[in-house]
Amino acid sequence: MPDAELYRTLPQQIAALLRQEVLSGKLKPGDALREIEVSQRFAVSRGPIREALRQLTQEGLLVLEPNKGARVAPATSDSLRPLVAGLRRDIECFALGSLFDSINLADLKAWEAIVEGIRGACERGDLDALVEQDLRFHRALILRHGDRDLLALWQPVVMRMMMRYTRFTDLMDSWREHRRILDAIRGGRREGALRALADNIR
Amino acid sequence: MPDAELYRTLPQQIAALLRQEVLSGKLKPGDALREIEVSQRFAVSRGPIREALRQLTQEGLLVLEPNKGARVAPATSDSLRPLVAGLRRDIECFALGSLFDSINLADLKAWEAIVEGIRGACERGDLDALVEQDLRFHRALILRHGDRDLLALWQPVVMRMMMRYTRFTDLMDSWREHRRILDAIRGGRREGALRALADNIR
DNA sequence: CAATTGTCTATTGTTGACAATCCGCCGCGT
DNA sequence: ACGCGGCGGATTGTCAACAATAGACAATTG
Repeated sequence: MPDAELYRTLPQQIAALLRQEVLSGKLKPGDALREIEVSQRFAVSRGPIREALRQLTQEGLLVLEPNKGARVAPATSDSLRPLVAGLRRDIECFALGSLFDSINLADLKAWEAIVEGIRGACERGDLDALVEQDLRFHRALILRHGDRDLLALWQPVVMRMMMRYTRFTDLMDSWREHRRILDAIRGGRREGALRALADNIR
Repeated sequence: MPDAELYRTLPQQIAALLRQEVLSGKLKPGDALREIEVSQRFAVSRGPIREALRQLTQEGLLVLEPNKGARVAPATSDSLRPLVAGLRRDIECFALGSLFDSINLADLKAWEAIVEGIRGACERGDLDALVEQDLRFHRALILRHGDRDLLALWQPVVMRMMMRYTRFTDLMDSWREHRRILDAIRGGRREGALRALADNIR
């Protein structure tokens, strides 16, 4: 299990599960998440649940109103989307650019596995899995850079894009785009990789 | 008291006080914030404190290690600063650009008051107050835009810049820069205002 | 003597009970 | 019929007790 460090605590594990349900559309914008219900579902008390809900609120997946609880956030408005995409491009290209020269075979192998996962999800037409693998690919990039701050800045931005994952008419396009990024990296073509990455974020 | 909506709950109030202490340097990077100590200081139990500490962690002011508690975060690394400044410029210029045509006299009056506050802080050489007023000015801009997401994206970014507020050799420069922004807005000079705002963020 | 294991203490993590708040609903008066 | 004030259930906010964990330091073993 990779990224294990990110799911050490109970609230983090719960947040991860809920996050997936929001991103997959199992929970729709406006749906209420009542602390007691969620706590019973995961068989823990309300404390860790509150923490998880607040975490997801910071990420932009939920909206929290004092004394009224949490709801799934409405999708980011269309008017903000270009801004958000631009921010994400800036962050990810910065990350890739600054770690490019230190990429090693282990990195390539890990990314290769994820891209294969993306291909599998595309072929099966499994949108949920695709969202998850897509996220994994880009998160791996950010984590590889290693700066705590970079991850923290990236997270709210990318979540706001992932809530509407409806860009592809042909799912396989997603695989092709990531394939192209990885091939450029492997070939040592810095500018090509950055361009492919930027093209993937829109 | 403006922005009252932001300080409705106990954890938010506590977070606001701690935030100021971190930004003012009263709490230095590496300092530990123990839940019991903080809770005794504010005469509440650990629950709200935990929430406040996690909020500030999301903002980037604290670092939280599982089972080890919270510490004041080290300042954002120099290598990230240009990226962070760029992100902040993008967000704030987007906000100003899209609300520019709907600015009214009440807005101008409110900003005028803040800029006067900045001048006062500069003249007194009161760096803490300057940081607070500077933040207020830019937050007012974001809040005026009104989009929940925009505020959430902006917050972690700006906090990471404010932790090192050492750009001015002459404090009065800060006042002059904000004066210039406001004057351009008042004069209806859209491009001038955007340029002045961008120049202020670096 | 070095390495390992055990124990102790400080601190965070979790829980269930209790208090405060919000919101729909009902009865009241007009 | 219509507005309005307050009652009641549902839900979140807060608290204090208890459990789990990490780190330090002493005891034990080879």
